[in-house]
Amino acid sequence: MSGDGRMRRSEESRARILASATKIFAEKGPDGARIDEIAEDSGINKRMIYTYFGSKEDLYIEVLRRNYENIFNSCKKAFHLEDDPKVNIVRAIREYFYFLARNPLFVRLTSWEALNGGRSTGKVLPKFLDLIELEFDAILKDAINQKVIRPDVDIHQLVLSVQALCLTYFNRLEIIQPFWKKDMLSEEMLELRLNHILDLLFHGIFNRQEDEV
Amino acid sequence: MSGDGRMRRSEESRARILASATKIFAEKGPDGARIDEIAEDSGINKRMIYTYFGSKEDLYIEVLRRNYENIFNSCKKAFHLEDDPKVNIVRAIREYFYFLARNPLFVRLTSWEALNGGRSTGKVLPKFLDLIELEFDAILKDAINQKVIRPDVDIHQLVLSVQALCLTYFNRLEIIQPFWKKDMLSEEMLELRLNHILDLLFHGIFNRQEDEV
Amino acid sequence: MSGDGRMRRSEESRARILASATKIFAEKGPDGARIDEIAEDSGINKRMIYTYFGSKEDLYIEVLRRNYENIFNSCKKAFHLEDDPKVNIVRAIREYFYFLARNPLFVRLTSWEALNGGRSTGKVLPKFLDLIELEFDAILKDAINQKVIRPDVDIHQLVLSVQALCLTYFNRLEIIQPFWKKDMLSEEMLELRLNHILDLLFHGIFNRQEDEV
Amino acid sequence: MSGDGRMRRSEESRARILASATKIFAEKGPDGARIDEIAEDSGINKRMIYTYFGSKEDLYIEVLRRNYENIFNSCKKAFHLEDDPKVNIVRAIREYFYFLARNPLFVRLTSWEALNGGRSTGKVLPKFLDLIELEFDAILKDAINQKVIRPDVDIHQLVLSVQALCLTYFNRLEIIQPFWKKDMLSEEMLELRLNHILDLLFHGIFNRQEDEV
DNA sequence: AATGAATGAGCTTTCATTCAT
DNA sequence: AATGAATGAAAGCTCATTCAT
Repeated sequence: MSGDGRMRRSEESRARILASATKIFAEKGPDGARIDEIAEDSGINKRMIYTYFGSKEDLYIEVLRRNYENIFNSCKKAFHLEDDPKVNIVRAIREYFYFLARNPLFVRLTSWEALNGGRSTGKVLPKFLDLIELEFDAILKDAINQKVIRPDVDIHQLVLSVQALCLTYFNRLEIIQPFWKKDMLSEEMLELRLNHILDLLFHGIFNRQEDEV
Repeated sequence: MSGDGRMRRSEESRARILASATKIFAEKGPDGARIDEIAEDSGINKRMIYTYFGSKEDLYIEVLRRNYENIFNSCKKAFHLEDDPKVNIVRAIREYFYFLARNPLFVRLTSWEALNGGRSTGKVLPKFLDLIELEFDAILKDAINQKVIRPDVDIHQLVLSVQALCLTYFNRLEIIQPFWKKDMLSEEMLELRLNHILDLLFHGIFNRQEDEV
Repeated sequence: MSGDGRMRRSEESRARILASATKIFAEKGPDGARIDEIAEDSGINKRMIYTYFGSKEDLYIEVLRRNYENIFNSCKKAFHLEDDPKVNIVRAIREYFYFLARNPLFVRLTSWEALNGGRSTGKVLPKFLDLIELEFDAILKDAINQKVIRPDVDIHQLVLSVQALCLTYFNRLEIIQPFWKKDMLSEEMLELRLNHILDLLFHGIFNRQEDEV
Repeated sequence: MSGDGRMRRSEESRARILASATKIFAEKGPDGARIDEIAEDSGINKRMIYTYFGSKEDLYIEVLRRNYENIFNSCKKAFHLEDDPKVNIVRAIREYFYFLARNPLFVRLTSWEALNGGRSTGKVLPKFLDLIELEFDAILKDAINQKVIRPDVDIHQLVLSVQALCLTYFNRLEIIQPFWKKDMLSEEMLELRLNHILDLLFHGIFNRQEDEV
């Protein structure tokens, strides 16, 4: 037990650096972030960042890796096929939507990456990239096979649409919030958005009558 | 006419700077962009950028302003109410979608802004901000009034959803493209995406039978 | 003429930087030299060093290149074959010896390079490297052909020996000086050393009698 | 005997550090050498270097001291006056030449010192500095007294010349080697160089006939 | 005696900005 | 109006050195 003292401390330092780095990279992006700020925020000497992670770029990549791993682990538990495709879809989307709600840093990190053309993401984590997409894929395919979803729906497009409907809510949040009355992250509003998404997805917006004409 | 020579030349320089700045700010973002690169790309002396625009920040804001103005002018012509709300909606979305397709730089600029919390956008252009939202608003409200759209649909959410379904296609393009087979910007694929969006929006994804159960 | 003002100033800055860099690199070596010191010594902003020369390494290489060029130009004039090989040899060695005496910075630069295995020299100037050696080569070969020098003398070895006898005097100067009584760089002492070298080279140290036994 | 365990281990650590330090200081010079590299190379914790040697500078000085001591001990055995001054000189030079051949690290260390103006050498080891010079001195003086060497030869110059002829071969080795055909450190080539030196030293390069004219 | 973790000073390099012509 | 030269502040990164166990 005694020998662990140092190692645990080292691990703690790494963790503190990563936590601060995640926060600041998410906030300012890979270019806007400053190593000095990460050092100060984590309370750990700047030099150690280089000892542990090599360079700013490498630190950024490690931050990305960890975050993707987190989703991966979260999703593994969440997505599993059951009998009823409808239930599956609802649960998967709910899971995804609330994961984003709980992980705003992750949302921002992927957005910076999207703007940088997946520059860093691509380097280390091509496998994770479409993880969620793949899960959705499976679930939706199952739904089509069981004829719950119309067969003429393109799955690729649909997965992208689900992502869009969920992600954009959090992406544009800072911009839209001033124009909306209520706190967009409140339990009530989140549930409202999720229901809107599910409703739109399942039934569309047309009036049945109109639709039937 | 001779006096205009200078002015015209000066105007041309401003225009060249703005063109390069738009390109590079869109590409690298406000932090990643370098004044030197803009100067070199525009072929105009770095010093003139400061003469004309004052500072990097101010140049960036001017770039944003011009771009929003462009949309504004584009949209003024495009969005107009007609008798049939359905036709209205389809045309508005099509207009919006293809505007994004034609203006990838604008798409990226707004994305950087979104990540920066609209910090620069907000300063100078609060009026433009929700222009499109307002137009959609009007069109959709009209559709609700004419009972084409179900009355229980929340308009705010719906406008956001339409934006999401259109924007995300272009936002994630660089990341998704490698996984899709065809060129996502080809006429064919664009039309496919647009149809998917309209289909999803109007009818949802459920099978009618299933739906009716 | 008016347009030259700026260029001339720029050229002057480059020259001032190079002069300081030569001095400081010669003094401290490529590792010990500090860019700050070069900037301060030349009175030119540190930033300009990077504008003009790119990096510390590149500046160092440029310093080497210029110095080799200088010898090259000096030597072109000095070394030329005449009828009498003996006169040729004496003049060439005298020229070389006094060139070293006049260019202590060059002597040091080549010494740093020797210790670094010709690291930087090799990169850019393989052609200059053996310039002097080649000149000596020609002169000595001529002397052998004309039977002034014993035919069993190895030219490669001989050239190296001439270099050694001249160079070492300046290389070890700082170390030996305290132990010698007179200023080793005085005209008198230089001439003494040169005569010793020539004497040694031509006649060796043995007494004739002894030699003849 | 048990108490020695620690001390012996401690001595071994010191020795390992010194060995690595000698190697790396010789290779990179006092400025280029890195404490981290010495620690890694010796396999001993960086902290111990400070415990044992105080500072980088002090370690460097200690490295120098040990190396000079080594020569001192080597030379004590090698240089001893015999009856025949000629034999003495040849043996002394041979001894010195092969000592340099066997101790390339020492050659380099003294070269760094030469370039640094003997700054560290001078501090701690003024006594050793001219050890070899003194030995040569004695031997050569003896030769002059016994009229083996011409009386007009300046001993100081001569000692320097012997050093020059031997040292430069090893100093310039890395630079010249590419231009020579054979391995300059092979037994054959070493012997060739040594013979050249002795031959030059004793007889000079002139043809006897020519010489006598 | 030995070691992993930590640090502050200082180095090379970059950037937005201004000067002088 | 236009431009090459110059600059100070700050960024990323490295090094010799010390702390704490």
